[in-house]
Formats: sequence, structure tokens, C-alpha cells
Amino acid sequence: MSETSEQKSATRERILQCARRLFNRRGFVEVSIDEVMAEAGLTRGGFYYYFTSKEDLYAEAILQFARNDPPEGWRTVGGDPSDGRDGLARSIVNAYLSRDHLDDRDGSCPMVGLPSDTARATRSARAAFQQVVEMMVGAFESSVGPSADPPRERALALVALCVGGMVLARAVAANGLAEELRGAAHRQALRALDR
Amino acid sequence: MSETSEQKSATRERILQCARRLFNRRGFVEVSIDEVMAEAGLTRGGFYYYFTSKEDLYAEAILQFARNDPPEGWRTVGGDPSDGRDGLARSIVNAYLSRDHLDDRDGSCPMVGLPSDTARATRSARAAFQQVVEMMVGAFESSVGPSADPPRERALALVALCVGGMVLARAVAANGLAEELRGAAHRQALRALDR
DNA sequence: TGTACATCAGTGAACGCGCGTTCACTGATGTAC
DNA sequence: TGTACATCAGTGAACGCGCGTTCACTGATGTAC
Repeated sequence: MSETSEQKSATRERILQCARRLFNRRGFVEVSIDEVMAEAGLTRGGFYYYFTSKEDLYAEAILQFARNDPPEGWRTVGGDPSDGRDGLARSIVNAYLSRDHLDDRDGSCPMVGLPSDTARATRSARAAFQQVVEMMVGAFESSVGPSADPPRERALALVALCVGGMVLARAVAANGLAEELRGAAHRQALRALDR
Repeated sequence: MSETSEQKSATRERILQCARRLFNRRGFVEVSIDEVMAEAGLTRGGFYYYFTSKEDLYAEAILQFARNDPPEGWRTVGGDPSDGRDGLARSIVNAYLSRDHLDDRDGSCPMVGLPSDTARATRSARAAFQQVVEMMVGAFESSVGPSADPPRERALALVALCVGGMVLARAVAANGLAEELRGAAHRQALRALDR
């Protein structure tokens, strides 16, 4: 890659980073292309040099999360089973259902910040979202201990519990209930790993 | 209540009904007041006779769900324990995680259709959303069987699992994965009731 | 019973505003000979 | 090494459009006497 095309792709990544932050905080529709480009230190017109449409930007922003920012442990699928795999599942749960993740509106996982936006988005945005789901499912699937239920089914339900707990905690008015939801989902997810 | 004020509140309910359907399907921002009023057979200007702002409409629309349309069993809190309470929890899970509920974009529970919209909405919208959360939690809390964990904690985690499963299933691109998520959440929620 | 007035339940035009996208243009860098 | 041209990475004005909200107005109904 030449120096300039390196710089170009760095600019693209920067735009995606800004877009992700803004989408997470305010949702797809409420963020304008102007804002995203200004945040990245550019002007409106240049946007279409990098993306074909706002919807394209949205799908790419979710893909960027899967590519660059998946939480610790999501990638170690199929790793050495002897290195404490069950501990891996626990540490994923601990990080995902942490107070920090609940409060980090800008940087959080798109499954927590943008689920209903994505349900109404283009197919390619939903495909990007699906990659994120599959990553987290895969990480659990390969790290849950033995059980009567199939690992895949347990992994899917764990992801649903983690995401559901966080999404509800974000949407509720009272901080007390939000913490209750997060805490209950957290403890019950850990218990589910013990079974 | 006089005949006319009865009619007035019927009109209000009709507007809320239409608003709920449209918000569920397309989200808060993408639905215009024009559309809501037209759907209710009225014109734009009359809106402010019933509501003070679009945000007010949103909060009231969620409240209407709690008031008029809570699923079967959500209200029977503190009912007679002898009439099959555990069966009540199971039937709530069965209905909530049904294929019908997944497909019913217009009429579904706001927790499934509007969670990230609500996380970004006004405090009163989040308070309305919270009422819906508390209703479902209350229904589970009073109907789960005995267990080592506190009923409230189990109820909170069950709601997170139910909502999370549905929200993810709605956002994902592949129908196969959507059904897998719904099915896994469904079966694991039922298993959690057995413990 | 009749009449004058007030309120109710809207109507529809107009306001200011910001959006996604297009497009002609531009200075800096890269390439050919 | 120098020069002409092409491409790259944007810029910023302009387009058409739809939105939330306000407001002066209106016909139908209700109330007072």
C-alpha cells in the first residue's frame, strides 16, 4: 500500500470511528453526515468519496466494530482448551455486563446501542450486526463448560441475556432499576455458566 | 363523562393506537406527526389539541400499551397461588417468545420494538417504558416457583432473556439465525423456570 | 321554546430549519516521456 | 532533470424535500337566560 492510500484508509477509519460514536449516542436517523464529517475534521462534500450513502456508512461502522474493537476474548475461538476456557466465558460476561460498559454510551457494543435502529436498517447493516452477534455467540460456544444442553443453544441464550440486560438497563428511567437489571443479568449469566 | 368528552378520549386513544403501530414499525424519528394524524383520519394541526409535543405522544403511546394491551397474564400479580402460577410464567414465556410476536412488528411489545429509541428519549418516555418492564418483572416475580435465587432476581433475568432474544432476532439479517435466537431463548427461559 | 354567546374539536396554510445528495471546481501529488 | 498531464482527496455552494410547530380561523355543539 502506498503512503497516500494508507492515508486514505486511515481517513476512512477515522470517519467510521466518529460515525460509530455518534450513531451509538444518538441513533442512525438523528446523526447527520455533516456532523460525522466535521467530527472527523472534514467537510460535507467529501463524504461521497468514501461511502455511497448514509446507509452504507452505517453498515460499515458496525463492521468496523467487529473488525477493530471486539471486546477481549471474543476472537479466541477454538483456542487451546487447557488455558482456562471457562474463565474466558466468565471474563466476557464480567466485561459485557459491567458498569463501565453500561455507562459508555459512545463506545459500547452496537448490540447494546443500536438494536432497534438495526432492525429497521438495510440488509447489509443487519448482516454487519449479525457478524457481531455471531462473534459473541462463537466466543461463548467454544468456552462454556460441559452441560446437558448443546453449547450453541447455551451460547445463544447467554448472548440474549447479556444484551437484553444491558438494553433494558439503558432504556429505563430509574438508575436503581437499571442497576438491578444489570446486576441480575450479570449474576444469572455467571450462574448459567456453572450449570 | 359526557358524550362528547367520551368521543374526545376515543379519538385520543385512536391517535395513540396509530402512533404505536407506526413507531414500532419505523421508530420515533422516522414517523411524522402528519402520518400519525392521517392514519387516525385527522389533519396535522389538530395534533396539538391532544398532545404538547411529539415526545409527549411517544411517552403516551408507550403508556397506552401498559394500560390497554399488556399480554395475557401480565396483570395477574399476586393472584391465587393455587391456580397454577408456574403455568402462568410458562405461558407468558411461550407467548412472548412466539413466532407470532417476532413477526408482529406493528403490534409488538415496545420493549422489543423500541428499546434503543427509548434509551435516547425523554425522561417521561423512559418512565413509561419502565412501567412496561416492571409489569413483566412483576408477573414473573409472583409466578416463578421456589428456587435458591430470589424471585425478583430470577424475574429480572427472565425479562432480560426474553427481550434480548427477541431484539436480537429482529436485528439479524438471516432468518435462520433469528429463529435460532428465538428458539434458544425460548427453551432456556422455560428451563430456567424449572430450576 | 328561542336566542345569544362560549367552547369544542378540529382545519389547513405558513414559519423556519436542517437534511441527504449532487456537482463543478481545486490544489497537491503521482506518472510518462 | 524538467515538463505536461492525470488522478487524488477533498471543498463548499446549491438542489429539492419534509419536518415540528404555530396560528388564525370555522362549523358544530353546549350553556345561560
